[in-house]
Amino acid sequence: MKNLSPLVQNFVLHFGEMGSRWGINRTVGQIYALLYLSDRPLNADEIAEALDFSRSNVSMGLKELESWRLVRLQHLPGDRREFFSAPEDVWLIFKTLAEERKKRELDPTLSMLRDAVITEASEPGDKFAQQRMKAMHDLIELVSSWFTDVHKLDQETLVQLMKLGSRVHKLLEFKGKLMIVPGGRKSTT
Amino acid sequence: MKNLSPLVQNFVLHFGEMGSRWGINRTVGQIYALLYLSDRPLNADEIAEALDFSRSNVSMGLKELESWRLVRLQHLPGDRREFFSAPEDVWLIFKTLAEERKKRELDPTLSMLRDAVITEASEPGDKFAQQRMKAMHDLIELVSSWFTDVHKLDQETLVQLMKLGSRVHKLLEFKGKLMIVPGGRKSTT
DNA sequence: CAAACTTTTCAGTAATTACTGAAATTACAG
DNA sequence: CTGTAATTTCAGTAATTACTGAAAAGTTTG
Repeated sequence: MKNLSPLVQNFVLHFGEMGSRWGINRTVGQIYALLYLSDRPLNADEIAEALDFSRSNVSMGLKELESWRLVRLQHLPGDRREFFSAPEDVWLIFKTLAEERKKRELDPTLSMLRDAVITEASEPGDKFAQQRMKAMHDLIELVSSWFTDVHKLDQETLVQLMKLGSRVHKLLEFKGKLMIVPGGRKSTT
Repeated sequence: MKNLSPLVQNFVLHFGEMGSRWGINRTVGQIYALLYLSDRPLNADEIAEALDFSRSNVSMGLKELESWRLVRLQHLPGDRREFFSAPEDVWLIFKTLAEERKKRELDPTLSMLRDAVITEASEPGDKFAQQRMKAMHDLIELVSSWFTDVHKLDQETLVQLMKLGSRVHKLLEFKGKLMIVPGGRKSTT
């Protein structure tokens, strides 16, 4: 790691470790961290130089980050190399990350469970297993569609909701009272 | 894999793949999947037999699952072996998982960022990096405390909130109007 | 407290994943 | 088109992680 201040270096190393804690590997985590802290777009050679990785490793890492939509590719005037940067808006980053994780972790499981649940249980012992899968399916479906839903909210509202925290309970209680009208349950829309 | 119906086998294999997609390894994912679908607690030998793993591998896998608080150890009367089961309540499982991931993924990063931000920037280029870290810190802190907060809500309320989805916006808007009182911003509690 | 049973540890090995350098491909400028 | 600069691919290798069997440690029971 060349020319990186201890502050930056520490952050980069941390993200490397963190990366390998979930699916993504150390290299990719470090590249992202470097881009995130950089005040200007970097090209692949600069990244390879700064982190002391081979050029090809950087290439693969950037491809991975692009597949996560976590880096933006851009061109600088009068330079034919590709420059990369991390979006500045942390909320956008957070949303992208959540979306991608949903796509990779939740969606395939949901689809597998849907299939498993509609299949008629052939063996006698499968009855119980299917009940369990149904329970998991319903939970993931709820969480999943909530994710998609909340994603539509603008940042302002999202922050407001989060700051409200568990006091949202009061609000829901209040809403509950309002909604007790002839005809029972009623949509808020 | 012995004596597993195709239905169960498919689920187990899926969880194995899924497991290796984030930090946890294939073996651990499969053990958990098996326990989740089982209608009775299983001992280590049964798991090793069913999944065709070595006894020691099962032992390590179970330890890992225990560290995630995803399995419960229990003893059956008249049997001195240890039996394991996955909690039945899917909401509890979901909460545990969220909590553990927060502990492993968010908390260490938060603490690193806190330190990095309070450190006086020594090098000139660190000014920008620190701003970025501050932005990330604030976001993670907000999400993190929201997590902790929401965790306190009972399942009923949580489901209600999720079903509300993005319509929570309306509710917050409404609350906003209510709170416009002399003196400005006012707590809901 | 010894024998039988059960679980854990751990060194060695297998399997997987990450990384590199060289070659191939692609993109562009003259 | 041609030559040059830039990027990607990929086979080989390095590094890491997963898994096993054997031995050690821990538990229970008579």
